[in-house]
Order: sequence, then structure tokens, then C-alpha cells
Amino acid sequence: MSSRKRPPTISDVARHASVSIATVSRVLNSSPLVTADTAERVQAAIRQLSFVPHATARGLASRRTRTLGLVLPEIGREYFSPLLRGIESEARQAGYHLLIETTETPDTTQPYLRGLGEYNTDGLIMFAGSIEDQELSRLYMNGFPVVLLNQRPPEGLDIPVIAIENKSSAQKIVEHLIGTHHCRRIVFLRGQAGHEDSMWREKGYREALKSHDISFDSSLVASGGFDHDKAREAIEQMLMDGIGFDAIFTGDDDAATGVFAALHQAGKHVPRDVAVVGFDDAPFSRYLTPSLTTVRAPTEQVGRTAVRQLLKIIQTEQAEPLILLPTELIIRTSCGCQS
Amino acid sequence: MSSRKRPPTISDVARHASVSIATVSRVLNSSPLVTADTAERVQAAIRQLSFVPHATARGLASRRTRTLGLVLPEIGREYFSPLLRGIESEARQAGYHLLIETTETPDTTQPYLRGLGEYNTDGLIMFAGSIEDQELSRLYMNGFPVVLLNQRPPEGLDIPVIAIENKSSAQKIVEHLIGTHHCRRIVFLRGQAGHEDSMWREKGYREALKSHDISFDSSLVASGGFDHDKAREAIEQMLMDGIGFDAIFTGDDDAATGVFAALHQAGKHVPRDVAVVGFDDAPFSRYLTPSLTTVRAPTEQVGRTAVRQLLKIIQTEQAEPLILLPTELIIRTSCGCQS
DNA sequence: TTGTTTAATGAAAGCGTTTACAGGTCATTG
DNA sequence: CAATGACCTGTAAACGCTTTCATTAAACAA
Repeated sequence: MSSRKRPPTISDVARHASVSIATVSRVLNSSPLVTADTAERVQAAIRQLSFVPHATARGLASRRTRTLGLVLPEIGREYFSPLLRGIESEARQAGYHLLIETTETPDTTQPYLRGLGEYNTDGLIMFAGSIEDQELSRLYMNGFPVVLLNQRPPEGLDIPVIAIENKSSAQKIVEHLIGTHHCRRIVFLRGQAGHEDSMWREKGYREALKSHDISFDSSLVASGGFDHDKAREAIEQMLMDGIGFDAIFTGDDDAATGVFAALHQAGKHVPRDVAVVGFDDAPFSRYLTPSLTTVRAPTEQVGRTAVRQLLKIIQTEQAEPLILLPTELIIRTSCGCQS
Repeated sequence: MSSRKRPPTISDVARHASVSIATVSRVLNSSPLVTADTAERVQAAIRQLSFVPHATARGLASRRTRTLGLVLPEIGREYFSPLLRGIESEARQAGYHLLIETTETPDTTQPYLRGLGEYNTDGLIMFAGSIEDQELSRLYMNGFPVVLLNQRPPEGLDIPVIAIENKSSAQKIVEHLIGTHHCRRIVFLRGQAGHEDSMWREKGYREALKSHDISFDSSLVASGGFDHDKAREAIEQMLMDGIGFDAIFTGDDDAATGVFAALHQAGKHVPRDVAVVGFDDAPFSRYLTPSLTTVRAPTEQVGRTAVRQLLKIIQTEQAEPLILLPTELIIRTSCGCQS
């Protein structure tokens, strides 16, 4: 490992170009008040010394970090891939860096967010379930730019929210089961308790039943945890309990894989015996057998929109209070349609 | 949006606790030279003012950012989910933040990495294919801590590398096809040109053939791009060309989905007509029909190891030059085994 | 007691930028 | 020709911390 020499600073550049550091700074920030001539000389010096401005020093002096923070409850789930892509690419285009943090296994000896927030970033994107209301409230009170993803803010804090049209989409896909495939006893698998997406999807599910005069049967609703194993167990339990059903709205696509497994195990054919539909359109959903009918959530778009709203708050201090992004029904074969 | 008042600084805390800012700083950095008594008073003041130290200022003064940078060629692929999980969680445990950057659609008007590097982070994890050799070389010459993922460094730079045992694993899975399922004409689908993982997997493939006295047939090798569509096209082309084969090593699991589609389209049954095996053990692989025999790459472990090595360089200036993490053969049903 | 050592604290000098503010030049105007 | 601006450029004061060095207080030995 070669020895570490001090990198050049702005004053080295200034000396090299025979100008003051203020002028160099102006060039760095493409201020219009510099002669083309001088600017060129400074640029040359910058190139020669391969000078890179010290981000930390800039941050301290300008009170802006050109960095956005993303706070997630966890990072491993595939769901986050397109979200991250959207966020990263939009942030990059706007010239912002991206700082990522998860709040899993919160270390209680550390303060919230371990200092992520006002001093590290210019604004924060908070995914549902990442943070305590109390901390969110503190940030809000300080006027720190925040947007929420897939979660409404606590009472009284009007923090902008980006989410997808869970309710109407769920309603649409359940109505597809009822209208097109004449299903009447439709199972719904909830996500984890407190999962806001799940709550809205359930509302859509109930709405669909109601509008077709099917009465809600609570024995058809179980917790699938939006997860393979939990969903599988839930369906196995229902089968053991002898609860009859002709369709399953699995809540999300991960859960659908578990549902497939349970039904297969029980010798039930999808979609002949039971129609199955999911939600999210995960990348693998089209490769399942049968291919999964689902709702395409514009996850990448959610990410992009979140960044745009956040930048808007940073720049103008205001943004849309609530943006619901439209989804698309993806009809494949697991509902009984041919494709 | 409530008005933005200036947050408390270290001198507010100092005044509040009737000590100097130096003492507060010592408490913040848990220096041992402070009386328990004084420390307690300072802590109290910190709590009362809900003071959070200004990360940027700390960075400038201490010349350490407590942040690691991760540079990826792109971020959308599912493959990165477990990698990110490993990196994030290990970094978090060590008290480091994580700054993520991709280099896709490189904006040539911007300098490399847009300033990510020496001034933003204490060290960098570079995923294969993220950066030009020239820039890597510059970082190396400056003695900046870097580790590489899945890619050997350019000639002459001894930068530590973390990768997986591509070659021996590929060899093992191909030998499974030959030894257990008596396959003789085995297709191999390459990744994109220059993909180092792919190169090593091909070496393993060739090694396996050689050790069973099967001669290498270049018509059985095509580019599948480690991607559904490309892989599908490649197999369709081979079928059209009338090239016979009894097995396919798809190079990676994404490609396997394309291979399945092409074979299905052609009326070939997997594994009866053609055995198929992948590489990576992507999350969806067990849910494919048939379930995919593959090699489990310890991707999360790669991420954790990378962080550990990087921290080691940061702290002691030296680390293992090359770490190859072991893989695991995951036998499912697409190779012809019952499971 | 006095001198010597050790531990706890404070004063102040950076860290590398940005950004008022204050010149300085030079063309333009009355 | 002096006065007025319009433009550039430079000076120096922040920005909020860390850290060195000096200082003071306490503890101990002689």
C-alpha cells in the first residue's frame, strides 16, 4: 500500500492558477461572475493537480451535503431492488449522493438513526415501518425535509407520502376473480400486522365483495405475512380446517409462491381447482407455473417520485401531500385466463 | 412546514454543562480522560438540548467520515439484494454509514465517481465492472482503501479481492450432470463479455469435460448474457441450428428462466429431454417448475467479508489479497434428481 | 513542606470549503 | 474629465467540530 500523501486543496489550485481561493471556489460552483479566461486557467490547474473538492468541507461551509438519506426497515427483500433503482438513478441525475440505512435490530444504545438526518443528508426518504413516530415528529418539527413511502404520517404531521393505489387495484383484481372467473369464496392473506399496504388491499378486497353482494367471511382471511412460509402455513391450516374456497388473493407475490406450494401439496390444481392472484408483479412472477396473475406496482416509479418530491421540498419547501401511483392489472394464467 | 431554527451546537452543550467544548468533544468520542461526574453532566446537557453532533463538521476535523462507499455497475438486479444486506448490516454493526453509487450511464461531463472516494468515504467497495482501471489506479496510488468484488485488480495493483469459488463450483455442477445423469453434450451459456465470474465458470465447465474425456465443442457454447431474454434467444437459435444437446449449464439462474421458456416452447421437457442447471441460487430458483438445481453463492457473506476486509485496511492498512468463498451445490429437480 | 508525577480540563489552532463584503478596473455617461 | 456603475477578484470570517498543547488540580514521594 503506497504511502498516503495529502491530496491537493483549493489553495494549491489557487496558487497554481495565480488566483484567490474564492475564485477557485466560484469556478467549482460554476458561478457566472468569473471571466472565461480565468475560469479556463483554474480548470487547467484543477486538471493538472487532479484536484477533487473535499465534500466534507463543502458540506460544512455550505450547509448542504448533496446527499439524500434512505431509511428502510430491512434491505434484503427483492421488493427493494426496483425501488432502489428508481431512487438511486433519480438522485444521481439530480447530482445527489445516496446514503442508505436500515433500522433492523435497532441498537438501543445508539440514538435514533445513528445521526442520519439533519447533519448527514439534505433530506430523508422513509420507507414504511422504518422509524418511530417520535423521531419522525422531531424531524418534522425541525423542518427537516422528509417524504414517506407506503405509509401515512402520524396524526398532525403533514409529511408528503408516496404510495400506490392499493385499494382500487386490489378491488380490481378481486373483481376479476368474481366477474370473469365466477369465484365466490375468495381467501385473502394479510401482511404483517400494521402493514399499511395490506390494510388498503384488504379494503379493496372487501369493497369488491360488497359490490358483488358477497358477504365478508372472516374465516377466509388469514395472515400470510407477505412471505412464502407464512402463506404456505396459512393455506395448509385452512385446508386442514376444511374451509372451502375457490380462489386466493395472496396479498403479495412472495406469498403466492407459498400458496402454490400448499395447494400443490394438497393435490389441488391451480387454476382449475383454485384460482390464485398476487400483488406486486415481482420479477419471478411470470416464471412461476402457472404464471401469476397479479397487479403491477410501479415500484421504480415510486422511488423516482419520492426523490422528486423530496428535492422539491428541499428547494421550495412544499410538495404534494399525497401521491398515489396507478397500477396495472397483469393477467396471466393462475387466475384461469389463457395467455 | 415549521420554520427551521438552528440546531444546537457543541458550544451550546458546553455552556449548558459549564464545561469547555473540548470536554464535550471528549464525551462525544468517549475519551477516557473525563471524570464520570463531568461526563454525566455533559450527557444530561446533550439529552436536554437533544443535541446531535454535526457529521460534516466531525468529518472535516477528524478526517474520517465513518462512511463506506459502495460502487455498483447498476443496482436493479436481484442479485444485489443479499449483497446489499450483507454489506449494510456489517457496516452498520461497525458504526459506519453506507453511501451507494452506480456507474450506469456514466455522465462524461462529471469526473469519475462524482467525488465519491477520498472525501466522502473512508473506503470503497467496488463491484466488478463499476470503474475504469485508470480511476482505480489513482485511488490505489493515493493509498485509499478499496476492496474489489468478483473482479481481479488490474496488473500491478495489489488490491484485495473478494469473490466466490466460481471455477470449482462450476466444475462440480457440470460433473454432477456428467457423472450422475450421464450427460455428454452440455451447453454452456456465457455472461456478458468481460464478465469475470463467467470466465471462471467456463473454466470449471471445461475442466469438468476434460476430466471425463469429453472434448470441448464450441458450438455448445453461446452467450446468454446472464439474462432471461438473451438466454432464451441463444437456446432458440441452437435449436433452430439443429445442434443437439442433453443438458444446459445456464451460467446463472436468471438465464435459466429463459432457457426453461425456450425449451418449453420447443416442446422439450426438463429434465427428461434436457437437464438444466444454474448458478447463484436466486430466491426464485426453488419455486421454478421444475425447481432448479444450482450452486448457492454465499452472496450475503461476500458482502460481509468485503466490509470486514475494508475495515481491516482502514485500520491496519493490510488485508488478505484474495478471498474465495465456498459455495454449495443445491440439488433440486431440474437436473433429473428427485427431491 | 516541597518537588514530581499524573489526571482532568481549557484555549486555541486548524480541517477545506463558501460567501459576505470590500476593493479595483474599465467602459460609459453627463 | 470626473463621476458612476458594472464586473471581476480578493480578503477574511464563518461553518462545528477534533486535537495539540498548555494549564491547573490532585496525588504521591521524599
